[in-house]
Amino acid sequence: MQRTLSVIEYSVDEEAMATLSKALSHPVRLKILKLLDSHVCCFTGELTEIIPMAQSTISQHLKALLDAGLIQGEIHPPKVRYCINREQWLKASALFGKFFLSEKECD
Amino acid sequence: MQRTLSVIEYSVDEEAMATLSKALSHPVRLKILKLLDSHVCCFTGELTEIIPMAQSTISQHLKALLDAGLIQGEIHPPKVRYCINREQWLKASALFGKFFLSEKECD
DNA sequence: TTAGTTCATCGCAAATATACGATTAATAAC
DNA sequence: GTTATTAATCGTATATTTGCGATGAACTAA
Repeated sequence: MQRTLSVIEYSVDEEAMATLSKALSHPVRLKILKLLDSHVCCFTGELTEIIPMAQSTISQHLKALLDAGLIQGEIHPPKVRYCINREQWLKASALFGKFFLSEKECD
Repeated sequence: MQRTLSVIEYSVDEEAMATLSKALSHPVRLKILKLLDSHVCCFTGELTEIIPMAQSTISQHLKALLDAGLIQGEIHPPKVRYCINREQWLKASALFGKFFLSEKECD
């Protein structure tokens, strides 16, 4: 969609946080993350039982979370076990935390 | 796009955080928020000078941030001064903070 | 009233996201 | 080998997002 001639410059943090936010911008992905975080389940099959969506759709959302680095998958054929990627989780937490540290009041 | 017969239930927090995340999912909106937060500028006109995008596009992004409640606008004809909505800012901060509080490790 | 300023909104085009069923790939069990 | 299981990917339809220029609305200044 980029149609401006001058390409807009964003900071590394802006790009990273936008990418993370996009991954977090769908309620089902938040639900999946919470399920993985609370350890209620880890295998894809359990997710498809809990969440009333087509298996392909769940898989697509898992891929989105994978691409954002928020989760990681371990293959235990023929199943795949997904877990929170704790390293990226902490990075994300730090990024959002830093972002919301207010600087001033608006007068 | 909702095509499942059984409508999926989400918690209030999941809905709220997804909405907030969507508002934060574009780098230019993050840049705008940071500018407003750091008080570098507050009037729309200043944003359109700093950010090389069409005025209508900036206005559209401001509306997205308004709709998410993250900013508020004061009319000073013919200008409009935008500020961070501190109340919603704190709520958002708390929501993300809570979300990223890890519960367990994945073994 | 007329012109100027500022910003929102409209209308459109293109890109991206979302959801599904069907298919494919990989592996285990036989 | 064949079959069953699990999950990823493909193809497609629809919805949403993003961007722009043009226009409109609201107000000021002359």
